[in-house]
Amino acid sequence: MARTRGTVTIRAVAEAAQVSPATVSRFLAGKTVRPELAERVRAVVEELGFRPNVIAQDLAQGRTRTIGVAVPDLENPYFTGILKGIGHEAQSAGYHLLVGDSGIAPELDVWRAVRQRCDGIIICSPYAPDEVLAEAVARLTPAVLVNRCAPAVPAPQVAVDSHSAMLELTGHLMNLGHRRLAYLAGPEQAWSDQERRRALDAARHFGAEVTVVSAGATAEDVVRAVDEALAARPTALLAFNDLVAFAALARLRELGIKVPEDVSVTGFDDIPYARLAVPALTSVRSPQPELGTLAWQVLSSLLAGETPVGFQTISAEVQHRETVAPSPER
Amino acid sequence: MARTRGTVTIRAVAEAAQVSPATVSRFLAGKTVRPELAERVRAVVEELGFRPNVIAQDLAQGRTRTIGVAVPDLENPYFTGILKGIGHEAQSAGYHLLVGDSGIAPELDVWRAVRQRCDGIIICSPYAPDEVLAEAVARLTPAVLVNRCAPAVPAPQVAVDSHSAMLELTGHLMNLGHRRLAYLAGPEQAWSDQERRRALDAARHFGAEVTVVSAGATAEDVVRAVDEALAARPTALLAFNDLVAFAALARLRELGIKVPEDVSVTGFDDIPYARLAVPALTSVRSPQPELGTLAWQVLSSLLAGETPVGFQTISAEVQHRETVAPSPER
DNA sequence: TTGAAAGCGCTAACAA
DNA sequence: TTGTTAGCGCTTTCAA
Repeated sequence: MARTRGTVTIRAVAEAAQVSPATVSRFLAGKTVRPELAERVRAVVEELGFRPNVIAQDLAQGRTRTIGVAVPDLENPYFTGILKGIGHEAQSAGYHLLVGDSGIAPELDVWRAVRQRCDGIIICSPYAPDEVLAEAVARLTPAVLVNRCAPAVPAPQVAVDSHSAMLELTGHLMNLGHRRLAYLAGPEQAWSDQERRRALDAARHFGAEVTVVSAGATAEDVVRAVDEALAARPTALLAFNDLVAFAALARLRELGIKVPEDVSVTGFDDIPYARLAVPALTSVRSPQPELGTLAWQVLSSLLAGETPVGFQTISAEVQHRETVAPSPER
Repeated sequence: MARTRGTVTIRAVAEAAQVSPATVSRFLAGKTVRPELAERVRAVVEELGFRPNVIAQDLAQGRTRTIGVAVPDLENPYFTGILKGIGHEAQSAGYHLLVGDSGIAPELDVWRAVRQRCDGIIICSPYAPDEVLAEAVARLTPAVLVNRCAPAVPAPQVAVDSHSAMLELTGHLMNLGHRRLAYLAGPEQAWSDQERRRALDAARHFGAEVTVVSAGATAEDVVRAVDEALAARPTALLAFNDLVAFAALARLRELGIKVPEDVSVTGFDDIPYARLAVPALTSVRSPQPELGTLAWQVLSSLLAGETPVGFQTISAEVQHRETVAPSPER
């Protein structure tokens, strides 16, 4: 059955040091071992270059010290920002990161596969319907959800408060005299999009006239969306995220519409290029690493057998830059 | 010893189906089992909701179906692009991705820790000295190196051919009449930077006057580097990568220097924003996902016991855009 | 403090 | 084709 010939096992160490495997195990675990024995073991471990087989440890201990993270797209800086935050915390705590890209295989399969090899999972799934999520998550515990708010799902959730940020953004625009706003919307299923819409609904109560246009997924979709939005003669364009905003800016330039003189534009997420662009894009800083950190903390407390708060948000800050100016109609 | 009470094991299934555990194992592995038994097992598996414990499988089979990837920074789109490529291939092949961010803990510790829990590792380490790498990698096999060319390191290596791309770029500039070039250099230890410098050396043979200035790591460093480079009155600025290029563009704008009329600028990597920027940045498409794919293929053949080619490159293409124009001195 | 022994849950050689 | 048996390499109870 020797699949791993030549491997130095704990038994080999025990024999060479003339102690029992249990003693070696204890020594390695930092438990009290008589100094002479400890020294013998230490010497043999070094001489033989022994490295414990962590898979065997995992099996024996019923835990893996690994946590899984499922993201929809590894190439999207938004999710890798979250990953960074999780990774930082997890690695400091001696945990490893098993990553699944659910853009590749069916989301549920990815979740299950990832979850099998770790102690808990953090799920970023902006689009899966609540019911699907609820049923899946039940078999995945301990699990933490990122950027969702679905009370029906039996798992703690952490999210960025995009609603407040959007309120602040629209409030600011209205103070600058903007009355006709157009929203280049993201995917309807996304909770984060719903939150932004809610904020726009609020703005309506304060006299804003809001046009909502779906921005779709591709640059061409955005072009179409911008053209459609312009029909309502808005003085400000609010984009679902920075990428949509940039595509919109490109279209406005083509049309000879000046930003911010003729129309103001805002993004969301504050990706790195936002402040490098010309004009620099007014956006909302969405602190992905902090979100990841929070997600880890919640999962961590779950692993410790505690019962963390069911839903937590972190706030996002508006970054005022050059694409917003007073309304030309003021 | 029951650390996992209530778990449905293969033995429980075997008893309920009145067969041996081996039969259940075979059934699950898709080996031939008499139809009646197979059906009984299938039914029980479903009824009990049995899920094999993959950790136990890993131990018994001496493999994990997981590969490790170590990157210097999970938030850097360059590396996550590679990660995407690896993840895509690996997941399709039924492998999982264990990710280590070596920016967090000592690089060697991260490598070791990651390698312990998987069948092989892909290492992205632009800065570690060859000797360090060589020694470390020896204990990490099977391992594959990304974007390095270090013949002394006992592991296959894959890289983007930035040398050829840089040759093409400088050749193009010279054809446009540029003679005084300035290179805003990246980290000297990085092989990719050395490759770019080699190309510039070649350009010298063809009559180029090349100033090399270290661009450092921060935006302020770049400002200083640009100012220093301008002292040589270059007509073209070649940046180590797009981020440096954007920072340089910002500085040139501040100084009232027009791009591309007064000076041409090029980037490297072709990050998404490069083509959205105004003016759109001439850059070099560095296909990270393809690089990741190649890295996986090499590791995969290593896992299969084959001996892959020691060093492979993929080519990068110059993307001609708006920041390059004929030299004003032509 | 130490060692013997019994697991952790699964796979695979072997014999039937 | 099937069951028996012996691992995979480590941890942990238990008794000494």
